Amino acid sequence: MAGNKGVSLKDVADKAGVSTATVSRVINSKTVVKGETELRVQKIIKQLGYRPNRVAQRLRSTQGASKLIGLLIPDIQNPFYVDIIRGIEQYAYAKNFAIVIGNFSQNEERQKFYIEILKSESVDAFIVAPFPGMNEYVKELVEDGYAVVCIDRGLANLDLDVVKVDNFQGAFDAVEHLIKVGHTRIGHISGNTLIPTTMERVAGYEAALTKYGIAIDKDIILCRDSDHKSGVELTEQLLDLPSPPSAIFTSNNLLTLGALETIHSRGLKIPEEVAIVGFDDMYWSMSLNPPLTAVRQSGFEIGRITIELLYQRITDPTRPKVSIVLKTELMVRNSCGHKLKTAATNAVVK
Amino acid sequence: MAGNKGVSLKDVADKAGVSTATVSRVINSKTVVKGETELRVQKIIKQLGYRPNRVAQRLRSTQGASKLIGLLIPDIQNPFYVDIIRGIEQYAYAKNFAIVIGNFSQNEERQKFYIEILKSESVDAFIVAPFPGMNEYVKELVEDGYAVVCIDRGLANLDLDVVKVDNFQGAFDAVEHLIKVGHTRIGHISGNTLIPTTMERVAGYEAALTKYGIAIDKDIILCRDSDHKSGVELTEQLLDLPSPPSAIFTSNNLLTLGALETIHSRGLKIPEEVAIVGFDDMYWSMSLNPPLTAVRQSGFEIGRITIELLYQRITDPTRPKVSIVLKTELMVRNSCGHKLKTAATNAVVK
DNA sequence: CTGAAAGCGCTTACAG
DNA sequence: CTGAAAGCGCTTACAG
Repeated sequence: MAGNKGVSLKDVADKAGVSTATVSRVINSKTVVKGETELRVQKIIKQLGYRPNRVAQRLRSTQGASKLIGLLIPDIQNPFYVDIIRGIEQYAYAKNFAIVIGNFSQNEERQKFYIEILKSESVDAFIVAPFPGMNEYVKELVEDGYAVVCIDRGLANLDLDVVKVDNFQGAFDAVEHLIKVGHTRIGHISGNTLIPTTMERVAGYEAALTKYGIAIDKDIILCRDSDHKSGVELTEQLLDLPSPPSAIFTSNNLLTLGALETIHSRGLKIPEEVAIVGFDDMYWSMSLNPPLTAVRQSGFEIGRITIELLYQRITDPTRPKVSIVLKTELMVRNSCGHKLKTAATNAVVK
Repeated sequence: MAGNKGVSLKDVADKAGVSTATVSRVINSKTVVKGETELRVQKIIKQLGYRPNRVAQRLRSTQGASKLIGLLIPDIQNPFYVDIIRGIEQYAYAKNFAIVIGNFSQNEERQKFYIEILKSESVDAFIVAPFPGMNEYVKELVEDGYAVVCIDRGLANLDLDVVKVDNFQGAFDAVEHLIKVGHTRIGHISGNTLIPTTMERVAGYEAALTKYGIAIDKDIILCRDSDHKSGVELTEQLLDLPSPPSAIFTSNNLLTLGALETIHSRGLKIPEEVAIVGFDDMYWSMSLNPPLTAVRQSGFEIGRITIELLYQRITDPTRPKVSIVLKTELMVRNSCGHKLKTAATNAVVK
């Protein structure tokens, strides 16, 4: 069982007294090999601890048989993407895919850089949460014959497999909850407005306000980047307003954590002085101060489905593109208050 | 600038009117090429948007020139490891290394599985946070000629490059802080006792107690796994004791988050009813309830140094092995209380 | 300084 | 059902 560095197809072939072609055939079992021969070869493979060299396999077959998937992740510090990675990983290896991750830190240049890197690594599929401006790059990927699945968001004018979440509804639910609990002046902090996810959540936010007859005030809708720093700073802006909101809906977990930091550093009480509900649940949400009410989306499930779609795409490149939209779930905890709970709720409803 | 799938060394050579050997030489610039020729080739490379196929490069040269690093991470859900990955990634690409990550979820079998996978991907270096029982595997890696650097912990009886943190001192500081603030009955929750990191932290904990004349009570030192679930359950055990501790020192961030969950779900006040200090700081620690006092170790810095060591190891395989030990920093926030603050502290000191 | 040629470890038509 | 041979895209002695 020593290191198998050096055990090659040829070693197995020699020892089994067959050609390398035959050994290759029993391994890939696409062609029929005589039972007797197959058993003998299989035995030798075990005995020698032989493992195919995937690099050589990849160099040889450009037919998607290499089973290497490039994964373009916007931000590995975001636990939501970590969940996606975990889901992808788990199901990928079950299908004998290997994964190589490129974490581009929400930087468009770096995303392009990684695409080049991964190409030169001869991946034959890409999983990508595309950034604005990636349209032509992703398009090219598809034209070049790569299997592509988008996660978290698609790309305008491009027909692609995408697996995402119902951002509109998730945002709507969050804001509706805030309203039912008595808030009417609700601020919103979100990410890059060129990312569809951002705009869907903004739309859900606005729809909820509209449904309850609350006017939309653009001054308390602040969009920038989906990171901790923006969460801190945009919350400061919101709270510095002459007429600050009594509640904030944050559009992702990093923004939420940043918002909490600002609120706490100002010594404001949640939810009494300012309420908060965030998109993205975290497994430690209940240990935050206070336990956070949040919109849960399952990254793990997104990962699972992504691999399924990719597998289908590779085996049947003609399958029509699909868009899978998962439901979200509002996890109600204590960061929004409950001023008007049940009965009183009606007072607010128009 | 269309997809360069298909542009090969030979294409460049043909267009430049030279041999592929020459093109290869200007790319790798190990041998001298005539200035004039070099410029012409370089121009064509740009023009064609040529990028070497790393798979072919890797297949060809078994000399560590392939620059692919396998990264074995115990748990990608742990933000500490995410920081390490970020550090590694950032510096690796600067040195033109590519990284492939295997997340083994603290599972020994899966770690072995990934080693095999990564071997068959022809990585020429490994970065590994070894699990107990990995001794012979890692030893084999070194014998097989892979460059290896251990992170977070080394391996008994193996002389390896390792970059870690002063776990003993970090734990000592945390517990000493608890003592100075008035606690004398301090519980400890930690991970797998076969992992050196665990034992170093336990030792630091015990040394602090001993220094202040507090007897060590094995009943309140609970070790299992370094995950959220263990944090929840071991904290329950601790609190169910006839004489529960007034403070808990948790040995890593997942345990801390689990402990907080238990404490909160029982409605206990921190730090009044039970104080807590954790190993591993998180960027949202101040937004926890209450803001968490924690031992900070810089994963990012560990990552940076790891790449540096790996680079040295590859360029000079004979360099003596080193062990880099980084300092930790106690971030004092509000989870330990301040009963006896400054002056009173002396009352406790023996 | 540069080219012809071998070979890294596989897979896959092409014969038989 | 199986083998001989070509070739994936590179790098590197070996000559010149």
